[in-house]
Amino acid sequence: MLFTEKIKELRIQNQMPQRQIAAALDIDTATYCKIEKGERKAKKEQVAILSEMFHVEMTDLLTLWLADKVTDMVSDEHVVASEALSMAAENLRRIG
Amino acid sequence: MLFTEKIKELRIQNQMPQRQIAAALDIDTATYCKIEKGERKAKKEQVAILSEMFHVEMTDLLTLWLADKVTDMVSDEHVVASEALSMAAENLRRIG
DNA sequence: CTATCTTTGCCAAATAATGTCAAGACAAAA
DNA sequence: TTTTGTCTTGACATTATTTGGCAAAGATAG
Repeated sequence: MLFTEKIKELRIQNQMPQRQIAAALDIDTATYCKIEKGERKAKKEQVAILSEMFHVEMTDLLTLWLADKVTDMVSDEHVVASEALSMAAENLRRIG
Repeated sequence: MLFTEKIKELRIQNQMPQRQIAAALDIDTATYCKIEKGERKAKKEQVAILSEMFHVEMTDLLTLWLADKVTDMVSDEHVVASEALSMAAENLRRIG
């Protein structure tokens, strides 16, 4: 599940219009619309606010959010993408 | 092995001063120095030039380069980092 | 049709990335 | 010790990318 799909799902479940979410994030409705469609990336603080609004664990949303960012980054380089991900995981183990 | 380590190793093996590499990349020596120390990220075109200079496969360097970028991105979020990497790998399989 | 919600395109503001310059650190050679 | 060449660092400039607002246009329900 993608971050963008998840926040839309949560918003619908809670029966909230984009306008309400946008207000909480202190941004324009149009901007939030773009976040939900993946045309803009949310900031970390915005993810925090979203997890509060929807009563879900911050780490859950944060994981999806980060995964989306990484996917976006590597999908420009499909040839080496998956190997690079493996290496990055390895790097994490070594460094922290 | 990190990208930064690799290009330094290759440069030393070929007995080239940073000045020579910087000239080929059309940047200041100081900038190349930072790239080698990881304080600046190389652009993709620069990676291409480096692989030519050192006579190594472009994809080899590109993989290291991308892995470094990903590592850098996720290491800010160590709590969710490795799970996000798994998800990103999964996303790649699904999307492409 | 009207009202509300959502989406899109274009431009402005803010932020981050990239590069330069000048000066300093360091080592080897003269 | 002075010189020479290489590498490194920090402050600043430039450029590129990201983020946001505004206005107008779809879409959908009442």
